[in-house]
Amino acid sequence: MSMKLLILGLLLERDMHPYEITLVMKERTMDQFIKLQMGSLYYAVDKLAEGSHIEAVEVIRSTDRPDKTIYRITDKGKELMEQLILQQIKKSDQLHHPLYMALALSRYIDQEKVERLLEERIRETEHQVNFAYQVYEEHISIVPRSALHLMYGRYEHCLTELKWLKRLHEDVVARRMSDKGSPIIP
Amino acid sequence: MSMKLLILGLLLERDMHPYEITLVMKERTMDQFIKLQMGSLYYAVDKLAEGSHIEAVEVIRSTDRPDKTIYRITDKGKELMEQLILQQIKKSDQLHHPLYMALALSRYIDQEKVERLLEERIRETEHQVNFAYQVYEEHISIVPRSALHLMYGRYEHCLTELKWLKRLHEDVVARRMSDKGSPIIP
DNA sequence: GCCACCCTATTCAAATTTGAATATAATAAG
DNA sequence: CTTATTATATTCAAATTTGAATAGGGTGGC
Repeated sequence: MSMKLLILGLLLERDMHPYEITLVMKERTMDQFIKLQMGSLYYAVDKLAEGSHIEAVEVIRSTDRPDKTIYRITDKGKELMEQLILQQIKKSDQLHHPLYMALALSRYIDQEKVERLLEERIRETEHQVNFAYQVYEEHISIVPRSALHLMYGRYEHCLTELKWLKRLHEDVVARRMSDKGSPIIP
Repeated sequence: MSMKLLILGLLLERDMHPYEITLVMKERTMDQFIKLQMGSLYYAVDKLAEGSHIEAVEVIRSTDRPDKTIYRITDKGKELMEQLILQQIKKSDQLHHPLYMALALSRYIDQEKVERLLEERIRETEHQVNFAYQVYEEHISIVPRSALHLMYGRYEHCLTELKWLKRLHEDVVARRMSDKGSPIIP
């Protein structure tokens, strides 16, 4: 659903062909907020076209490349966009963090391995925190606040995650994951 | 994948039938960390059984109810579990927050509506923060630290989300979402 | 005493996502 | 000059998720 929303949002600015959408997404670091899978993108575009929420404006043919089909958002599409936005805000979809599950069970397996991987994750997350902050800073005077909130929010979420990972790592190193009784000290 | 991991983890403790797994999940508030969809659960159980990662121990037949098939984890299943845990820790899967997308586009639609919905979300998130903290506190002396980290982590993530939502709400109320140039003050 | 709703337990079709395959051009590196 | 990588553009089968259907039993309220 959020792929559809994204497509509608970008077509609002100007007409584009699917591949162009991916370029704009990367340019704006939107691929951090939504998983960019080409398959899903083309699928979503087809579905939107089927429902007349977008329509083909032009097909650029070329002998050596696949044809480019340029799409435009319709009025029906604009309505759908409003619906989707409101729907997404409404459903208080828990953050289903895939790591949570793995970590809960990690005490059953080789702690050395868990330790190494966690260290890797911590390093990666540190990079993400820095990158997210940089992206935020660079965009302060460029994008509207709505977009800026995403960037700052992403930074904060990453930071929260980093702190969490570090606490986990400490306990794995101390071989304490199976202990009971003591509270977490942040 | 995390559904498979969950099933293997619970079967490690004792043999169970699929429906029983859902009960244990709810009991332990695991349904907060992973989306509990009956369809996916039964699908994952079937796949695990196909790959001999789990096996049926017993089928309890009954005239008035569907049969219950009780499963047990195999040695192959234990190996898979280790693999899955390590794999999940490894892939630094960005948190793809569905709200991010919606919020980025919300400035195009009726701000009154966005305001109301955000207020609802804030209320809900406040409840979640409280609930998460309560769950954490109640489990301090009951569960191993690995599980406790999840609970405390969940609390912190919810709190981060709450602060973010409140800042968004402020800006929506002030009709500032389309403004540019000023930094986010946390 | 009956109506509405929740619990037990599973299945299924339809929607969606994943991951890889396809083909060619341009650019860079050695 | 040749080879490797990156960019252009889309498609597809297979895996997975979703959301609803099924179906009988128990329970609490009016």
